[in-house]
Amino acid sequence: MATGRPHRPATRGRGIPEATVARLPLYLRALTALSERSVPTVSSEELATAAGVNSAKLRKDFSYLGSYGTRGVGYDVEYLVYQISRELGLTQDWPVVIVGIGNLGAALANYGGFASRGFRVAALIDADPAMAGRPVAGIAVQHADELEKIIDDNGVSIGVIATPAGAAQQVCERLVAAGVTSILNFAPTVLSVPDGVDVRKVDLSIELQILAFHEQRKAGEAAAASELSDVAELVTPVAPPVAATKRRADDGSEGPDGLSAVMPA
Amino acid sequence: MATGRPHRPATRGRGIPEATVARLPLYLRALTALSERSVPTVSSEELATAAGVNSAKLRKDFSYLGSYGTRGVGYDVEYLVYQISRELGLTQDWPVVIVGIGNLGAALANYGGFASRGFRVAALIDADPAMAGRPVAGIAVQHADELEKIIDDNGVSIGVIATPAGAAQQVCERLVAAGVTSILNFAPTVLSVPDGVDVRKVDLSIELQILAFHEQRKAGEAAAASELSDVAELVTPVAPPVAATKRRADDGSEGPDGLSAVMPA
DNA sequence: ATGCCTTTGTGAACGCGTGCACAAAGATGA
DNA sequence: TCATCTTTGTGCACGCGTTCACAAAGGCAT
Repeated sequence: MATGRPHRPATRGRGIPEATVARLPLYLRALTALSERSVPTVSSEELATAAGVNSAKLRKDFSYLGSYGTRGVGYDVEYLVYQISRELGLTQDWPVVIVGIGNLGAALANYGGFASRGFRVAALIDADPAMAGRPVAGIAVQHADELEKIIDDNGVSIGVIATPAGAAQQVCERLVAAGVTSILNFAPTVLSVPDGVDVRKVDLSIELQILAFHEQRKAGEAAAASELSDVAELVTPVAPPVAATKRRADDGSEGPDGLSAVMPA
Repeated sequence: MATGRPHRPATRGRGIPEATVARLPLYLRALTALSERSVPTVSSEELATAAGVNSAKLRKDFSYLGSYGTRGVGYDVEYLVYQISRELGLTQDWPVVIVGIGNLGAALANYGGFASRGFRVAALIDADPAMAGRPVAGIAVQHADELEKIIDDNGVSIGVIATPAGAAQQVCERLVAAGVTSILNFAPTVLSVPDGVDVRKVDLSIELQILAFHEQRKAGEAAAASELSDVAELVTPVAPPVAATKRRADDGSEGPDGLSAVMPA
């Protein structure tokens, strides 16, 4: 989700809904696996199972791309792989720069999934002069001073930010000023960018916190159910499980106004 | 988004919508920053800006938690930090195991964001015997044989999968069998889990592909606009930019049925 | 050629999420 | 104490996304 844009309708350009676009890579991956096993055709039901979605949703998604199926038979795997690839823009080469070659940046540089679908790591950039020249994943790290030149020389339009949070906004601005119009942000910060620039963020901490919420809820529900022996509670939980919110683990880390338990990130 | 569940209504438990839960960590981060600067109160407008969301949305989100604001003044920062922390379950300790200590797993182990909000890395687990005993981020890697024992001993309910795609489902099943009920999956695979287990996935490749789609669209629109000199096209794009879909880069890699351009991952 | 059977493609309904706009609430100063 | 001003909390409407259910379409066997 891009930040700092005044909210355009989700379905833009032709008319492919954003939610559908987000699922196309999923279908593509499943189709690629089928293609490797030389499976010629696949039904919406089979493919949907492989991709982990509803078959009706899959068919509707594909209907936005056009009518690529054959009724009574299914979809031609190879043809669909090509159509989705083309729709996603994967039939062309996308040079990408990774900024911030710490643990995460190095992991990203080594990640095979980058190179496999038209994405090419054009450069690794770090602000630490000691990193300059050091090879990571077979590519020599370049100093941040070179950022603008690298982007210009390679025609880079996609940048990956893997710096500490404090440096992210500044790096972002330099990337944008140099011509980058899509940013994948791993730093735990809200980036503000001008209109026309897309930002997607990957935030490990947020994902964990969402899991913790559900985990707490599950623990609370289970405790409430076992304590009250009220089975109906499980089906339609009405009252909040007050006394059961802090079950599990030993806890004890929650003060009266409990602020000590929360540490600034 | 969990996979393999028959789709429960998005707002569960008490009544906090899933979309709101996903934003709470964002608010919490912004509030923590304010707290460090000793800011006593904050208005919905200010906080919304800091978190990168609409102020009305923020107020509605908070209204699900209760009425924690003061009209005419705003929200008490410290109090709100505590309330959100409690709601997310961050006032308790969450032991976490990371399975698969490759580049990514090591990066996650070193990531400060894990430890900072009640998440404690209880163990690092890898299937490679050569890794066993090696310290990563100050913690000795343990062999996968110990997985069940580790989870049981530490009361782990959250697992992070950072293995190659091929091993992910098997690891997932062992985690679930051992008692893990929340999984953060970094492997590019669809995990199937029994009901009651939450799965969230982080997929670098998918994020990049979504960016590529928008990037291609932008390039196509820009090319169409400059070719046709039709400015209105930019404001409300009506007709698909047919001749401009494959602009940018040199292309030429697209055959008649263009299958060669797509490489299996 | 014809009827059957499978699977696609989509119209329609429903529910969630978002944003507007305003009334209620409380602080603050005279 | 009372008026004013700021900011919250929310009713309402709208649009996107999901799902159901079915008609249209095409292969295949007889």
